[in-house]
Amino acid sequence: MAKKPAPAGFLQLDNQICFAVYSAGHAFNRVYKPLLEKLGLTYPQYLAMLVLWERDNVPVKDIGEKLFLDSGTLTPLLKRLEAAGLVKRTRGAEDERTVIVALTPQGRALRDKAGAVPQGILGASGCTVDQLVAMKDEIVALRNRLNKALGE
Amino acid sequence: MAKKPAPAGFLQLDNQICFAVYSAGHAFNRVYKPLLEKLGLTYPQYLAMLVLWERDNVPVKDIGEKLFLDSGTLTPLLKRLEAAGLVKRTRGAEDERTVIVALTPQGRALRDKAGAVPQGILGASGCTVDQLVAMKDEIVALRNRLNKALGE
DNA sequence: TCACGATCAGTTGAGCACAATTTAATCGTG
DNA sequence: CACGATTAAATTGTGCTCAACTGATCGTGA
Repeated sequence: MAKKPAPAGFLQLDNQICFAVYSAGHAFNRVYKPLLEKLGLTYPQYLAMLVLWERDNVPVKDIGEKLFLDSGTLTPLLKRLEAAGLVKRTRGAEDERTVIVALTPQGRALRDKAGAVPQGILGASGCTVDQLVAMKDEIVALRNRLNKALGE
Repeated sequence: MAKKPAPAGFLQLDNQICFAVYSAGHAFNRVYKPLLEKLGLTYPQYLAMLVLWERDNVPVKDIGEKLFLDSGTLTPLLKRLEAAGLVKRTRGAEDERTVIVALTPQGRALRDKAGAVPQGILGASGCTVDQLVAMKDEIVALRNRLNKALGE
């Protein structure tokens, strides 16, 4: 009604895209949980494994950049993966500040069992692959703009 | 190439809508943080306040249903809001199993200061309101399908 | 009536997330 | 070459999230 949009509506929960994203993230997590339990992984651990399945022998920092997580989150997470026998962490030879994360044979083998996971998610989403790809691209673009705004 | 889509591509991080949602949620959180610090709230606390600003004197269970959170998350969160003087928690009179959460005058007053928050998010998103509304509706629909799949 | 199952909040334990700080190694500039 | 700045990881503290469980209360049917 007024020239400037009334802030009242903006404060309504159901109008907020942030809450939509927040609650969708939790919903994904809950759908993933039973699928990942078969692999003995949590969702963030699964993400770290995805990074390693794409490229092995990665410094912690690179994993953090891919996943937007810092060492405070990754160090204990990777120690748990190491305790589970899926990865090995060793100091970098040429730069001893870094820690290189490498898959063990068991870690590499887990990839086969993980193949069924995305299929299960696809089914639960009730979407076609094309719809999901389109949404994903939009959300990634939004995320990148948010992260860019943070750096300014 | 094959008839059925190869699972290899599905296991790539950048192809996963779940990771897009997950990382966008973190990006939102990081954008919110400096805005909410002025109110002395975390993002989940802000969500609880949004619920209460819409309807006061709500049982914990109703807040949980709105936010998709359980008592294990809400009980300590609401205790912190109570310690901050923003809400009061009292056992329900007619049903003593419930705990009714009510705003204090300070909690009600905080709503005015919160008016600036959504504007800040809108700016950081780099989107028009219409674009955000469209995305929000899509994400909510996806979330609801995921939650429905969980209940089956 | 009262016994039993359902419901609501709270508690505990494990794991994730980030801010702030620490430690160690490396880099860059004088 | 030395020394301050930077970088990588780890650590600590606070808070969120869920699963599993507890305890109290409620409602209903035998």
